[in-house]
Amino acid sequence: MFIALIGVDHKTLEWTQKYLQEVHGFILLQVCCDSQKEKTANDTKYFNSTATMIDYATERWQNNFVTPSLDSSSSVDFDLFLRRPFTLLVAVETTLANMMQNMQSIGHKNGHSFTINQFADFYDTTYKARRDKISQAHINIFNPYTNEQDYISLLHSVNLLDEQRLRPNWDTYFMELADLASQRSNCMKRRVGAVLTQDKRIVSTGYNGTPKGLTNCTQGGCPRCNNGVEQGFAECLCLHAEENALLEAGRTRIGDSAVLYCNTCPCLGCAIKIVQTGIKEVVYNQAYRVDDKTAQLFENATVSCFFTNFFTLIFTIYPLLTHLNLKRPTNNLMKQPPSDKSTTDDDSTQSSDEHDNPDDPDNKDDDSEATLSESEMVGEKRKRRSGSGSRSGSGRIVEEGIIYNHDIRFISFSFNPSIELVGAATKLGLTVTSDLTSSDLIIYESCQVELTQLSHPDNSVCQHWITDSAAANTTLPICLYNLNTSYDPNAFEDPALDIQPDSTSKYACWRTHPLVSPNEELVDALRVLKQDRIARDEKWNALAYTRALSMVKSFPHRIRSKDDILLSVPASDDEEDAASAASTYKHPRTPTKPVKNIGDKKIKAKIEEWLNYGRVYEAEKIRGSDMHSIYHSLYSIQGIGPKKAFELSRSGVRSVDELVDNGKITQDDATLAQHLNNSISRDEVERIANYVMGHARSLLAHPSYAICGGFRRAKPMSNDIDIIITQHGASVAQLNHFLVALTDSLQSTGFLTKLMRQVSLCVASNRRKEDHDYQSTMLGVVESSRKFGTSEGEHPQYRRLDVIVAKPASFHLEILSWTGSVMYERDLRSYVRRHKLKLNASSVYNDTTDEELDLSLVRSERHLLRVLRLPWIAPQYRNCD
DNA sequence: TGGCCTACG
DNA sequence: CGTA
DNA sequence: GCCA
Repeated sequence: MFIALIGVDHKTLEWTQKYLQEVHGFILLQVCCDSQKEKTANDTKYFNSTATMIDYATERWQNNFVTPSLDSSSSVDFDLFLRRPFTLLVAVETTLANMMQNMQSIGHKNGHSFTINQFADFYDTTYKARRDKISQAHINIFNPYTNEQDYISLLHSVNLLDEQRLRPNWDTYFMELADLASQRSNCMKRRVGAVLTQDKRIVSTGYNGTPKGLTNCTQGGCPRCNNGVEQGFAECLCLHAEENALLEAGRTRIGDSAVLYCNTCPCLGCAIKIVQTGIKEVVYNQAYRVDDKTAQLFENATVSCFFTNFFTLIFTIYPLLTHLNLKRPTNNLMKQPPSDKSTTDDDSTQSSDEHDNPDDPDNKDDDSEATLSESEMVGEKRKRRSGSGSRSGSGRIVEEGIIYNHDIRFISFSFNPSIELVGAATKLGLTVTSDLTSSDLIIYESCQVELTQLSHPDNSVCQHWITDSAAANTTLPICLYNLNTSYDPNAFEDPALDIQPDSTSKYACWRTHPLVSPNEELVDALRVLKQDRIARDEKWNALAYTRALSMVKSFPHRIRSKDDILLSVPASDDEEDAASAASTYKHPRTPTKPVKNIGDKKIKAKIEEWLNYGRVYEAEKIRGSDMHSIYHSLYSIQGIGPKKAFELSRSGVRSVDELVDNGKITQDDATLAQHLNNSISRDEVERIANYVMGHARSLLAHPSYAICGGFRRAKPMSNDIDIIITQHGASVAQLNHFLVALTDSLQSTGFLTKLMRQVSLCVASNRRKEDHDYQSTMLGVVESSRKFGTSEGEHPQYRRLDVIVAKPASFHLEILSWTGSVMYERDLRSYVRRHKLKLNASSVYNDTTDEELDLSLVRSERHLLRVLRLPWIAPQYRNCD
């Protein structure tokens, strides 16, 4: 792949280029004259002209290259670049404010500053020069952030290495042809196109309009369409695109595996004809009013019907959903006037309590008296109760129950953020409101959206609902918030009250760990060493590497010298400060505390080696060894852990196939392992979860749920689907019954194909004899198919599905536990243990008395962490492993 | 020199 | 010991 | 392997 970057903002360009080089190993190619070459001495290749650069990359097309030099190329060279089949043109942009600031900072270095007018001139000229090129970009990335880490996470989720962009798959190919056909439409109402295929060959195409020989609809040929009113369907003279494609093909040319591609969902009339002509599959990419009826008809007639436009729609709708500097509507909505004195009194005690953040966690190491006593918990509880329903300060509009009774949906977007929200929302027929209780969609500044389903008629929860509503022009109330990230609308607590993360803590649960570290290669090397230690059965050695790895991962900047990592960065809450540290940390800084979990001997030496030579010799050696790769392929099989994988690979087993041949495992096991190794797109995770919740809703009145695991940590691809379900007010017996029924229901449709574990809700507790632990998990394998958006093609894919049914009081704790990552969870428990509490996925105990703490008044994960005196780290910053 | 997360099957 |  |  050969990526060319174009854009005006040098910082965004630089971050993108660095990301490709450092995270994905792209080689930098540049065009420049000889005099400029000296300045860098790394792997960069220089060329005298764009043409020679393109030739160079063409000869080495299997490698990955990136160049920022294309926006100064001639149009001939530019076209040459685009003509190659392995090239991708990526345009990156940022906000005007960012751009100005970045220019100012350069200006300052050179001793002059810009006026607004000078900036405008600069922008106009540079943008004008690039405009034509930008318009041809395959991907436009908009960077709203001032912070490199956030931008890198965004880049990561765009998945620039996706081969699909270089060469469309069949669906995309035919769909684009259908779109092209729609351009020939002559109907006043809507441009629709269709392509009929058989065995990947086009049989016919069609677009909508009046029949041959009649005046075109666009010339007034159809009175109904020209009337402007959505009525008189029966008087319409226009043929639909689908009809035209069918008529053009004729009954005899339609085989028994024909696929019809339509750029709009077929209407009921067309659907009838589609069924009658024997078409087996319909693929469409724009929702239409009659989707439900059409879907029903197709289902009855066993015609498969797929909606493919998920990502495109999200990409178009996304700009209006995110990242505005909108203030949280505290003033008019959240802050109700104190209605009575008791409320005010309560608030004052409350806030003084909650402002009381704990000391630096490391200082507490010396202070064994510091515990989270149960009396504190009870105190918390009492206050909540006394202030019930009308606390002021923060979060009183959304009290327990209002949203809790409905489906909670967590969607993490990290795509192109917005330029203008309100205007675009209006264009799509969406209403922007500040009334939470009447809204269906809550938008957070940090690119996260939640559907609360307060008024959606069929009570289904999925992103398609937003997009379909937009396409059907129905009104969709939106509520805007400026919170940081949260999955839970209940969590409208004041972020200012949160305990702040501390990047110097030895506990992973106190630090932030982005999806992709600026030091990803070092992290990877440490991962290899960790895996090697596990394989060698050196458990504690492996743990040390895991800890060191997460420490490096939480390090906010690119490590360039040993001073960077061996002297910790002074903790700073100030974003600006943290960002500017990136440029200043080269200079000697005041030594603060040494970085934890990186000892004086071994791991420090590895890191220094990496700094000096750009690699860790031992890691390279392990990576290159046969044992290593064989071990990994064996390890990937269910039931084969580190021990067995090590033993087998040592006893001379070379591959998984060999195990099958020896009869040690069945072919089915091997296939399953292969399937489970494939990662799952966010789209598919959501569709599967939505399907499961469809079943859940037929068994429970108002289930609440959250998708956790890697998905919640904003990973672009997941390994499995983790769904936590509860129902407000449900008894343990009801929930127990529910899980059994849900399992049956999923099995009866053939979706759930294998059950690996089902735990009853009432497990005899080993801590208290006569009472029970309340938790229930169903671990299984489901068969995902194209309708769920599998990316592996036509064949069904097995996916791991974990359904966890939580008792309402443990809901947030279960979510916290099932979100991970492993290191985060480990240190979470480690930390509370040191404070005389014991924590598992469903409950918190007093470690000495074994008494369970009552969490029934905990309103959110955020709240829970505050109760535990821990900082709330946004899920996308919990990627510690 | 002892501890390193916790639970289930 | 394997898995979440 | 690292920490207390």
